[in-house]
Parts: sequence; C-alpha cells; structure tokens
Amino acid sequence: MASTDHEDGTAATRPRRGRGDKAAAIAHAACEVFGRDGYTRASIDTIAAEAGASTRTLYNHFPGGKAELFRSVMQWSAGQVRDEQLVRLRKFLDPQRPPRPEDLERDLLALARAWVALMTDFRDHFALVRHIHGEAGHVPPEVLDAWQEAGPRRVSRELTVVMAALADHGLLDVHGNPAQATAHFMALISAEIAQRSYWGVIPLPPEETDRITAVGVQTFLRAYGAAGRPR
Amino acid sequence: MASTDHEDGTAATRPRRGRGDKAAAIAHAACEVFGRDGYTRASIDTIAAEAGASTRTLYNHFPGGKAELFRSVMQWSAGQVRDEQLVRLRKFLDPQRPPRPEDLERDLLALARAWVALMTDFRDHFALVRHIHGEAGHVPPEVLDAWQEAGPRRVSRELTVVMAALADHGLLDVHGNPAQATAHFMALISAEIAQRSYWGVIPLPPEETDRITAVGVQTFLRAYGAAGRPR
DNA sequence: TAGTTTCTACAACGACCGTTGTAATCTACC
DNA sequence: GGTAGATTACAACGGTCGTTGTAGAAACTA
Repeated sequence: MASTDHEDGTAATRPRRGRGDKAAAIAHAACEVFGRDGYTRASIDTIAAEAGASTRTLYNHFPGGKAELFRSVMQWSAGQVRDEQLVRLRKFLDPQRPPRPEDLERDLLALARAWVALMTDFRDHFALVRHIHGEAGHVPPEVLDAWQEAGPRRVSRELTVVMAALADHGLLDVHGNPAQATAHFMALISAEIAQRSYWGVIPLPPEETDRITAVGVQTFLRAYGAAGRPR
Repeated sequence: MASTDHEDGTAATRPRRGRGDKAAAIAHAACEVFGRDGYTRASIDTIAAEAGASTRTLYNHFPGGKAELFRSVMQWSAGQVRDEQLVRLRKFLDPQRPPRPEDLERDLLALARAWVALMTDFRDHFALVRHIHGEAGHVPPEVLDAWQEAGPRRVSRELTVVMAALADHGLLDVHGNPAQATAHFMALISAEIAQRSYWGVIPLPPEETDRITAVGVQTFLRAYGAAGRPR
C-alpha cells in the first residue's frame, strides 16, 4: 500500500532504506486508529505516534494527506481480508471437487466458522468497515465502488461460483439464482452475530457464535438443500 | 425527547411558550445533522442553524452539551422508528388472528415490504444508526444497551411473539426457537438491501428492493414453512 | 569516508469547534 | 401595559487539528 509499491503488491525496484519500512508501519497504525476512532476523530499525530514515526514522515509518504491515507488504508485493508477470505473459501470448498452429499453440511459449517472468525482475526479491518458505512456519504462514490469491488464483491462472486457448482452437482437447489443463495448464506451466518456483538465491539462468547453459525447453516440448507435431500 | 417532556412522551404541565417548540426542532435537526455528518464532524452551530435556533438556546435545552444531545437523539429516534415498526407489524400480522395458510406468504411479504420501506421513510434515523455502529466504541455501554433495548430488541421480541403464534397455529415450523426465526427473517429481508444500497446512501431501484424482499420471504418460508406445507 | 536519502524534532499558521457569559430583544400571559 | 421566561446576537476563551517549512540527525550506499 505504500506509495512506492506497485498495485500487484510487489515491492518497487528500490529496496527499503529506513529500518522496517515506515510506510507499512504507518498504514498498519492508520488502520488501527481509523478503525478505533473513525475518520474525523482520528488525528494524524496519533497515527504517526502509533506508527513510531514523525508527522512529517507521514506526509512524505502520503502527500495527499489524511484523505489519501484513509483511501489507501481502505483498499489495503480490504485486500488483506479478501485474500484471507478466499484462502479459507478454497480450503473448505473447491468448485472442482464437490464434497460428498453427507459432507456438505460439515464443509459449509467449516467455511462459515472460518469466515465468522475473520471478525475477530481482523478486528481492525471490520472496525474500519463500520466507519466506512457511516462515512459513506462523505466518501466519493467511485472510491466507495472501488473498495466494494476490491473486497466484498470479489468474494461474493467467488462464493457464487461455488454455489453454482454445488447446484450443478445436485447438492444444492439454488432456484436459478446462485448469487441470491450466496447473499442469503452470508446474511444467515453473520447478520445476527454482527448485531448481537454490537458490531464487534463487545464480542459474543465463542459458544454463542458457534451456535448461531451452526443454526445459520442448517437454516440455509433447509432453504437451499437439494430437493431430494430435505432436512 | 425535550428535557421538559416526561419519559412517556406526554408534554409536561407547562405548555410551550416559544413559537413551535424549539426543543423538538433542535432534536429533529440534530438527528439529521448527526446522521449526515456523524458525531464528531457534526457541529453544534450547524445543528442550531438547521433548527432555526441560536447556539445558546441549544445549550439551554441540553445543558449536557453535545454528548447529551447525541444520547437524547439516539433514544428519541429509536423510539420513533420502533413505534412505527410495531404499528406496521400489527397491521399485517396479529398474533390473536393468524392468517389463513394460503395468505401467510402474502402477509409476511406485506410486512417485509413495509419494514424495508422504513429505510427510506426514516432515512435520517438509519443514517444515525450507521454512525452509532461506528462510534460504538466511544459510546458508554449502558447507553448502547438502553438504545438497543428501546429500539431493535423490543421489536424483535414482538416479532418473536408473532412467530411463536404462527408456529402454534401450525403455519410455521420454528424448530423450537422462534427468536432464531425472527433473526433469520430480518436478515433475509434486509441484509442484502443494506449492503447493496451502500447502507442507504445510494438507494436501490424500487423493483430491485421489491425483488430482494420477495425472494427473502420465499427463502424464509422454505426454511421455516410448516412441515406439512413445504414450498 | 563521502554522499545521498530518510527520518526527526520543533515551531508555526490558520481554521474550526465546544462552551460560556452578557446584555438586549421578543413573546406569551395577567 | 407590565412582567417573566424564552430567545437572540455577539464576543471571547482554550483547545485541537491538518498542514507546511526548516534545519539537523541518522541510516544506508558506494
């Protein structure tokens, strides 16, 4: 995410000079502070201090100032989580190799649990996302769109492919709309947890998140299970 | 919500002096400005100006300053929407008089549409809610809890009663957990709309919200329809 | 070691904001 | 008309914040 990185994430030709890449430290700290305090309340000085850098260094790396820093952090953070989300998706559900029917619920549940765990594994990111929701009216629409495209939408499309594959193999009945099944799957496994945990501020006990996730998957399968295998 | 109102909402003994109840105007404006700009970005002067009042008058009505004003607006706004939500719930689903089986989907869909319409009918409130989600870490937990109790939780409980009644009459199979069915119903009809519309900032075309709502209700019924009447 | 780049401390600037005090004006009621 | 309470305009305060400039220290390269 540093201004000297290429968009594919590989480091630029010039290797880092300063000890330990100040730009990355600033990005990390900015994610934490923006997530904790929100765009307006977060102060540049706090971010710089938390990154162990000086204010001037921050402006050297992000000449666009606070606004550009926020946009950069949005994209960077969304990419991080999206990558991890896709890793976990492919780990439990390979479109090429569908599970045996009796393993479908087990695999869906494993995926759901792994995804819900992201909320605590990437606490800063999801805090940032909540603030983005609030600030949406103050973020340029194209930035908002780029963020959704880099993060949530790409994941949705990938899961939709899996849903379609499962339907093709007769494991699910998506009623002609795998994208809809995807949206409903996500809603059923995460909406209640988000609300009950005050959007991650006060985490639920693990047993409770496990229970909600399991019931969400069961409900999803009652609605989308293959016609021949109703629960 | 004015400091001279009683908590049940009836006006205090002393009738209003000033033309048109400045306190209410301030509350209304505060809801709009807090919703648009968030707690930190919103300025007292802007709120007062938008209410057609002076800054000093605002402080006379809300001696606690900005923080108290925000808390008051949270509660007031949540109460307004909760009341309207309950009105619409009772309009379409009376626990005493369950619908005929063939009308169940029609009534659930009418309720879902009426509830989803709240997002545009009370745009300011939901904008405020988004900011509350972001600011949750900066709101005292007891205030957060009072807000949830005054608003969303009370509505959930009421819908849960209806779900239980429908199950009692054999119209639904809630699998022993009507509260869970309630949470899933809400998630299925609103989660995707919230996400796709950028949380209300860029409204979806009405046909699209209608479609999503209808599919959400159908999916809910596939998962929770009475065993004897699968779709 | 010399040179180049990065980083830091420090100060300063203009702007905005929350809050309070004061004195004048307005409005409703007797 | 007089009175009491509500409302107003206005100024002022201390504080925070985003941003920039400057000069020197530090770290890396050749």
